[in-house]
Order: sequence, then structure tokens, then C-alpha cells
Amino acid sequence: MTDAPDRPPLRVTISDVAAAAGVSRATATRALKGEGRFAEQTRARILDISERLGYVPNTMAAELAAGRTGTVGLLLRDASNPAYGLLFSCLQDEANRCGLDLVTVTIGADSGGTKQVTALQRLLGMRVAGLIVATGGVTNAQLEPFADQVPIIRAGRDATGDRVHSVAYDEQSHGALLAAHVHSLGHRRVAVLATDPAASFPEHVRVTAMREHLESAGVEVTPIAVGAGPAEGVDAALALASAGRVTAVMCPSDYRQLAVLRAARDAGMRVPADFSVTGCDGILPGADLLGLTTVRVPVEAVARETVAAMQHLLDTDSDSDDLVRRSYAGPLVAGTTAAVLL
Amino acid sequence: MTDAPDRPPLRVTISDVAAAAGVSRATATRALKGEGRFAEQTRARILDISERLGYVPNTMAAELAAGRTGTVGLLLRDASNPAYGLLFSCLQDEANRCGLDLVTVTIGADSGGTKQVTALQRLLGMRVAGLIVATGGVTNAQLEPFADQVPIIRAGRDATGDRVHSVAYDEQSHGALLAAHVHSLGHRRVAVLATDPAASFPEHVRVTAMREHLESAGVEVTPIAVGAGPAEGVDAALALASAGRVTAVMCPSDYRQLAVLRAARDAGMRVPADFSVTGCDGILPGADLLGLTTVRVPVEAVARETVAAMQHLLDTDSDSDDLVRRSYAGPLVAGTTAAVLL
DNA sequence: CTGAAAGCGCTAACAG
DNA sequence: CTGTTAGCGCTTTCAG
Repeated sequence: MTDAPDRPPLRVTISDVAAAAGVSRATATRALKGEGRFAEQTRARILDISERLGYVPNTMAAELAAGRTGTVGLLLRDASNPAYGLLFSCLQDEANRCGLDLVTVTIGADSGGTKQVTALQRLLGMRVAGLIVATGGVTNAQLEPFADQVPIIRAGRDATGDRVHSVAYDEQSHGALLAAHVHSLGHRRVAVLATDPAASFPEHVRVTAMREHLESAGVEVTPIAVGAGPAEGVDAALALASAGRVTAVMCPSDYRQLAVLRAARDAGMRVPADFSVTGCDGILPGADLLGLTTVRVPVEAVARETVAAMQHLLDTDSDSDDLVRRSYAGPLVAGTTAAVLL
Repeated sequence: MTDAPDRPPLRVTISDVAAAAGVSRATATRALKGEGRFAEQTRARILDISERLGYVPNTMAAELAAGRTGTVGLLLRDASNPAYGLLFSCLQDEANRCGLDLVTVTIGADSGGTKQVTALQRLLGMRVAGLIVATGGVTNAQLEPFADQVPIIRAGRDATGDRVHSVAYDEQSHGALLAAHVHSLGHRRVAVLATDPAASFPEHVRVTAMREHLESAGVEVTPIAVGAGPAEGVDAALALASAGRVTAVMCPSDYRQLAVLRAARDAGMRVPADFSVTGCDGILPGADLLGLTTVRVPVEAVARETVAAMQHLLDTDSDSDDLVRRSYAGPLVAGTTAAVLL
């Protein structure tokens, strides 16, 4: 034996605590969680001992034995994007305001679909009580099979089918809001960065709404097809603008708006003097200083409602038939990157 | 083949799979994880059945039985701050590049110290194989007691003592780098937003380094004591600048730099014409467009080394005596908010 | 190659 | 009020 005899065992179990206190494991359990009946004095002693021993209850064993889990899982997208980072943060805040324990598993943005499934499995394997999905990387079809084992809520984007709940951003309104603004500024020839639905579905929805709104208002729209790369289509947009073919460039995200702004600066073009630009998100710290014209996505509201809905679903004994399907639109932020057409 | 006769049981266990395949649980286990010896044919059948049944292994039971955990816990700070969001993201990427499973627990920025401990307990309760701590909210003293049960690495800031490892930002260099830049620009009267160590220790370290460097170079430093609020001290700084008492304002974070920039704009003062401003972080998307003068914190390097170190600690059988204690400095980003003094 | 049996650490009825 | 007795779902020797 090379170990010091008086150092507490590497892993203190409830048996150790019970033994040291001269009671049975059951009593220790009850005292530790303050449930059931027990003598206040025994309890104090047990609490004291457990603390002295550095006892940390083994969650796995506890939940396995109890047959239920006190945590809800959060499947998250890459948090380097401030919009997701904020959503994450708000979700977490809401959750521990409501007394829900959240465990998060993320999948890097670059990973293929397989990784996302792995992450899903990991959460389900933990037998979480509920699941919040805040990533587009996992499809509704992949979620569907588990929807009757555990309540699943998609946060930030719509779900399809009738088993997976959702509390989403109203991206359609966002697109329309932006389009209305640009139109009201007098622009009649507009370029739109049209994201491929496979690259980013939310962006696609925004763009579609923009185009529809614009076109129905008689604006001439020039779509520029783009994929996931944030700088894609920027050159094309700039070319159109410098040729005078369009007076505004609408981007489906603030990241792309930044890219356009950057390119414009490098090309010596002035915004909004030479052409107007819009984006979408409004989360970037410093967006105000840049004067970004955008829509401020209602992260807080979505986070709040997601957690509230989860709590409701968890409380409701059986899966009642109310499918949660809400959506929220954020306000337009009229910045200085889009101006009245002279 | 008979399509699922009924809906599969709410919770498919390995016994269900074994029964359906006409084998014992032990065989099912082995086949599922491809370890041990078994007939390739049995295996195929078991795999097939488990898939058809929608079997998801119960992680808690598995790890409880196996006595070991395959996941490392990540204790995270509020991710609404892009710097932490990016660290989170990079850590996650690194981890699943290295085949480590990460589960994350976060504590809202507003929560008191109690919540942080709860989160710690939750992770320890899961019996994670290792722990990465990326928040200042939990002290070294709180970590210390668990350090010989599980390897603990602090990411982003220094650890003290000799049990907790750390892979940190070299905030001292960051401060010095910035100070040297401001000095080289010719500034000789500088205001510094001096963060209280209790509000943010990293900021405090940066500031201290700035002051030391500046003062030893003969620069007249005017410290402005600030707490956690991002806008604190901004008015005082502006007053000093507009009175001509200082020619530059150094902030210990880009958030504060933004606040100063905002205030300057509102007050009709121009940066850098009227006075120079610096920050620190360099993570903000769009920092380049704003021309922020800052240091780009080496998030990627820290994430990489943290995960590498964790992997090493996990592989090393016993706790060898090598305490990981590394730190990295990022490059200066000379923006347009700080200019040569005319 | 596969089955039987013994737990992992904890909780949840029941008895005492 | 407290101890006893079964397991939770899975892994893992150790026989067969």
C-alpha cells in the first residue's frame, strides 16, 4: 500500500458516509436530500460528515435508480456565432431561473451530419428529461423518432410534423420588415444575396420573404445565389452596385453585411452614399457603431418561451395534445448603412 | 419482414434487443460495441435489430457499470461574450477532433458563486473523466479539493496551487503590448480604465501591466477605477480627454472600448483625431471595420493546448507529476482608433 | 464463441 | 424514525 491511510478515498460513496455516521444508506439518502422522515439531529450529523468527506453524489447512479432525470439536454450549434452564443446564454439563464438543469452538447460547425447524430445520441443516452434543439444541423426526421420518448423543442427555427415542438424566429417577418424599409427608402433596383436553402435555411426564408415583398412592390430584384461562405457573392454585388445596376444590396445576415461593407471599403465605395446595405441579426456588439441596418432577432423572447414551454411539457403528466408552435419577430434597426435614395 | 408491429417500447433496453435476437445481454453488449469475441453473423443480426428497435444505450447505466466515463466536463462562463463563445466553440472543435466527448454546463453571468458550485457538483456528479474550467466564477480553492479525483485544467486564465493545471492567456503581455503601442505613438498622458480585480481578474492583470509599462516609460497615467459595468468610467475618461488632460484612453476590453467609442460619438468627439482609444480581445466580428486597436487573444491556441493537455492527462495512467502551466500571448492589432499624436 | 451471475452507487417501497 | 430488500440498465469476469 502506497496510499496515505488518512486521505479520503478517491471516490466517496454514500455507503462511506452512512458507515461513518453509523446509519444505513437509506437514511443517509433521505437525510441528504431532506425528504421523508428523519431525526433532525441525525441529519445534521450526516450532512456534516458528508461534507467533511467531500461526498459528491453519483448522478448516474442516482438517476438510474430513480428512473428519472432532472436535466434537460441542449443540442447546440457552434457558439462562435454571437447570435447562437447569445441564444445559448439566454437559454441557460432562463433555465436556471426556472430551476431546470441544462447540459449542453455542441457540434462544431464543420462537422458533417454524423457528428450531430452522435451528439443527439449522447444526450438521449443520458436519458434527459427533455431536449432543446438549437441547431439546424439535425433534421426533423432525425428528431421525430424520439419525440414520444421525451419532449423535444426546436428553438430558433420551425419544426415540421406534429411531434416536435418549436419556438422560432419569425424569419419571414424579418425579411419583409427589411424589404419594406428598403422600399420605403426609395430603392427600386435591389440586389439580394440568395442563400441556398441547404446552406442555411433561415437565411433562405429571409431572402425569400425579401424577394416576395420587394417584387410585389414593383421593385426590380437581382438575386445572387450564394452558399454557406460569408463572403460569397460579395464581389458580384459590388459589381452590380458600382455599375449602377442596383442601389441597394440586401444580405440575409449581418455577417454577410459585414463582408459587403468590408469589400466596399476596400473598393473605395462609400456606404450609403454609393449604395445601401442591409443585414439581419442585430446581435453583434458594436452593430450600432457600425450603423448596421438590420433586424434585431428576438433571442430573449425565444429563450424565455422555449424554457417556459419545456417546463410546461415536463410538468404536464402525459403528453397532452398541445403542440407548441410559436414564433417571434424582432424589431427593425434602421442604421446608417441604408439611406434614402437621392 | 414484419414492420414494427406496435410502437417500440418507450425505453428500449439491451435486454429487449437481446431477447429479440435470441441471445443473452452479455452477447448483445459485446456485439454492439464490437469488443471481445463473437460470430460476425450474430453481430450483424444484433446490430440490425437494435437499429430497428431504436435502441439507445443508457449512458448512465453503462458508465456506472463500467466504472469509468468517456466524457470530459466543461464548466463555462456566459457565452454571450463572443470571446467566451469562440473559446467554447474552439474547445468543442478540438475535443471532437481528438475524440473526446464534452458535456458543458454553464452558469449565467449574473448568478452568484453558489450557482457555480452547483454546476461544478453536477459535472463531478456525472463522474466526468476530466474537467475543463473556462470561467473565473469558480475559484481555485473550490477546484483544489477535486483535483486528485479528476484532472482539472483551467482554460484562459492562470491557476494557483500545484494541483490544478492551466492553459492561459498571457494577459500581462497583452497589456504590455498595448502600452508599448500607445507609447510608440507618442502619447505621454494616458487614462486607463482600471478594473477592480474582483470584477474581472483578467482585466485587472491587463490594466496592471499597462500601467507598469507606461509608467516605467515615463508616461503620466491617470487610472479610472471601474467595476464590472461595461460603461463605467467612460464619462470620466471622456471628460479627461476633452479637457486635454489625456491624449489616449486605454480600455482593458473591447467591450469597454466600444462604450468609449459610443460615448465619444454621442459627445461629438472624433477618434482618433481628438483622442486615441485601445481595447483588448480582438474577437468581435467587425472589429476590423470599426478599426479597433486591440490585441487578438489567442483563443485557438489555448483551446488546442487545453484539449491536448487533457488528452495527455487522461492517457497517462497515474497522475504523473507534470503540472501543466502554459500561457499564450496574442498579436497586437493596430487599428485606426489609436493614432500618432500630432 | 456465448451464457450466467455479480455487482456499479443509489433510491424506493416496505417492514421494523 | 430507520434498516432491509430489491432492483435501475449495463458491463464484466468466469464458466460452459
